[in-house]
Amino acid sequence: MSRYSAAEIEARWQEAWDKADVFKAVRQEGKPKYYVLEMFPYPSGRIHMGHVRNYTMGDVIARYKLATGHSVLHPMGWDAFGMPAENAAMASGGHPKDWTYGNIATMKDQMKPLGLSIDWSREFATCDPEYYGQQQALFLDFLEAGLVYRKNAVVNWDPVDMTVLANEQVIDGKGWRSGADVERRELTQWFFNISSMAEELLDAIDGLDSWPAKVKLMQQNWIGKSRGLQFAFQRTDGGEIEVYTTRPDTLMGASFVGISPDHPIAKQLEAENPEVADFVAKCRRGGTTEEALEKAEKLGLDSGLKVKHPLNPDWELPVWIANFILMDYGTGAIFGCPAHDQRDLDFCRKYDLPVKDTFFALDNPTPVATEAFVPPKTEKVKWVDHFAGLDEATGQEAIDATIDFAEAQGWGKGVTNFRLRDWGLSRQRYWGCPIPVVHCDTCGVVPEKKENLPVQLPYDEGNGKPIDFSIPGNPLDRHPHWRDVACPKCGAPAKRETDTMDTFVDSSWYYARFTAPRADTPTNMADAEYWMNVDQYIGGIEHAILHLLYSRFFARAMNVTGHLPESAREPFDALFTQGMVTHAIYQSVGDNGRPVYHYPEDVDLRDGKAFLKDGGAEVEIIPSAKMSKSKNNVVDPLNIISSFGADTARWFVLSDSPPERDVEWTASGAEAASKHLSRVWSLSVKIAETDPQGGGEGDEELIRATHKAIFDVTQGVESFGFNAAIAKLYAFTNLLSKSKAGKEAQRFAIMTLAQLMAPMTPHLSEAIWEAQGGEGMIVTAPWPVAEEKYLVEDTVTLPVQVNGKRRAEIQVAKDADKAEVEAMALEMDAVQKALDGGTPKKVIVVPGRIVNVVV
RNA sequence: GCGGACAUGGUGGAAUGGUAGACACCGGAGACUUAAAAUCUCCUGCUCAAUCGAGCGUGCGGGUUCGAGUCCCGCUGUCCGCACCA
Repeated sequence: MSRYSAAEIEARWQEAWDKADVFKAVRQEGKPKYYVLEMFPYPSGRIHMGHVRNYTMGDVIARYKLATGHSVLHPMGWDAFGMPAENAAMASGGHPKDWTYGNIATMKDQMKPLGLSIDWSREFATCDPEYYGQQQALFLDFLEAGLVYRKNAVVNWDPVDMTVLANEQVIDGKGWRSGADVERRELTQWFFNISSMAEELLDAIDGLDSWPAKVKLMQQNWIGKSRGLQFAFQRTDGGEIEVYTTRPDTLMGASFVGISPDHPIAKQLEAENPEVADFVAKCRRGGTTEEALEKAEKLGLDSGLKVKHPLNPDWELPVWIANFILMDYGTGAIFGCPAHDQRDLDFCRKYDLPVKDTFFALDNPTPVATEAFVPPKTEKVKWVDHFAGLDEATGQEAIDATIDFAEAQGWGKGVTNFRLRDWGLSRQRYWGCPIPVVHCDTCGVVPEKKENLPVQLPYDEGNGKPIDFSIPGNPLDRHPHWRDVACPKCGAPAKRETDTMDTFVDSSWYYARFTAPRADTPTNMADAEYWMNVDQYIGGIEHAILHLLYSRFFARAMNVTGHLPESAREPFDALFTQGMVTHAIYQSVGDNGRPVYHYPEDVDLRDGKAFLKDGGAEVEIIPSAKMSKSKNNVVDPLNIISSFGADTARWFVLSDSPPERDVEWTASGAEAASKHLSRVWSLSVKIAETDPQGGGEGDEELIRATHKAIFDVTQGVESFGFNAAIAKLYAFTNLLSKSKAGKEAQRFAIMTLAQLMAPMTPHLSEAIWEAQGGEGMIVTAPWPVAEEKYLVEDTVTLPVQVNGKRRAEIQVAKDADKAEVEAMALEMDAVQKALDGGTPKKVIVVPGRIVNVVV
């Protein structure tokens, strides 16, 4: 074969790998293991370029680790429960189960041609009863261990469809189907007690050395540990209101006490007072997201209640009900200090409440007007008549002093609080893992017996009657008989729980299940001991908080309940977050003034402009937009693979952009990748045909360059610098193609090149390896090692700067001493010219780096 | 609104505080060809000089340093997350 044919090569080597079963993960005691995992996909029906990029990155690591002598686990599965399946059933009939398994089959067929080094024997979907049955077993163990409990929580309620809505189904405060104003409503729901582990989850972040700093910071902020003061305001009508504040030092600036509309006192007033009832109802309009609550107009109502200031019983403060106070955080009640909190200030200005400064900047005693004075807690400020006797002190010092003061006087205590809330897992939906409990009139909430697991989802309504998914609400709830069971405890007729679990539960332990995917318990200890932890986890930055935090919680909970070893409490040793694949949008304006989006294949590109193939009208190019079906800018990986091959697609998604950043898909970029691979193949053919007798020149230089390439590419792969590694491979290929070295050196170079490219372009590399007479398959060949003696250079080129501006360069021996280098630098004509008669004040010589002459 | 990140030629991007623009795309010139495609060679930050060279230049404004794309402070813009999307 003289011309590069991706189709031929790729089919052939995929078959060879399958036959040799090279990607099967096998426990080999004594051999180092490596577990590489990419976040498993949701089976939407088609793979997209983002998947290709994600899995290719993982594949590079997996193949590299295989070549460096590891026993590698690289599995794949499907995050298969979730709303899209039910939405599809609503929109076009059919069953979520059929839709999901159909999509899985399609997507697997689409993934196979990529030639990923996956152990497919471990594949599972979270909607397999074998998987979710084990998840139910975990739930029961968590329940026994006190890690799951029930309490009330608010949900988005669509009053027209009479159904619970997900946040994404609430658009501008209205239900997506009905268009009705959404209300917040309370339901009794199941919760994981993640907050009981808040402290440990926070502390352990410090040990995550190979996680991105930004992710660690985001998790720290999310958990949100704070120390503040908790104390009670005495009500003038008797009773008290417990508040929590992180700024007790500003107590002298308090101008009101605020309570959440969901606070017990507000609820009591709501029952007694129609005005309060109206107001609270108004507050409950809109969605439940923090964003919606924060962005909503700040509303308040004077409850008519008064409280006494703890430091001065004659000083009375009004109690307001305010929509921006969250019942979930602290005690659901605060005191407002408008001078040092912008939200409180806006609120006080709106409702004409007093504003009192408690401290000023040291050099600026201007009273607060429209902007609250909120300096960092580490900045020293001047206090106005501070009760704890402070004059000049930082905010932090004042907070600590205030807590000590309150504790000494006995009216308040220092309290550590977390922003992290418990994880509500109940979902009023069909397509999820059933919660394995039974509600019995006499026994209450009773766990299902383990031998009765899995509690399976009913496929139809019995008697062949299909479930009607076009009706809003939970089909399990209205199923004619699925919920009717005997109480596992007393045997009396009882009702099954009809809520299913949040799909985050499914993805919180799949990494552990992959270590023993067919075990008849959630995990197998020996397998978990060997394969855990995940050495390298790869996925999108959008999972920085929820999925990763939930997984960290689950690993701990699984350890507590005996399903994972102590060493796996922190399940992901290293994390890498990759960017998205983007593509230009081609947009024009339609007759109705709305934008019209054109498919890339309907557009001709000329001179940086885009024209419609049909009619030739120019359309606007919007660069680098996230690929999205509705914008018609999705590039189908299958088209790329069928026209260029998998190796080209893999090579392209890794080149150009750093992996953590977005990559722009361009047709010309894909073509360039394809051309390069052809070039490498032709080069191999040329070298194979070279006469071994004919001598060459520059053998030494080529061998040096080869070792340098080994060094650079190895470093690139190890540090996730795939784009940099590929740039080095381009440079090395260019050098090799111009080399006049003898056959032996050239053969060494091309075989090494094939090995270095093998993690990215495994099929092409195998073909070259074979054509050059390599032993066995490249996939199992040991990774090349750069020899130190070829890496050191004898002389180096140093730039010479004068006052930080480059004026000349000098060639010096690698180990030349500083005085020598300094003298050489000063002798340079260009340096003398730049000095312009001035005398050097100082000469800085950084060995091997730079010379800087300061005048 | 809150939390986190990012910003470098026409484009994607490279650069342990040490020669900014590696590598690639686009574009230009040439070779090969009857011709085109493919392939190969060379040029390609901007401005002036039009060769030598000089000046400017990493979103904007300050600062630290012998030296800043890189570190610090303040802005602007874009992206991600905000607990029931996965």
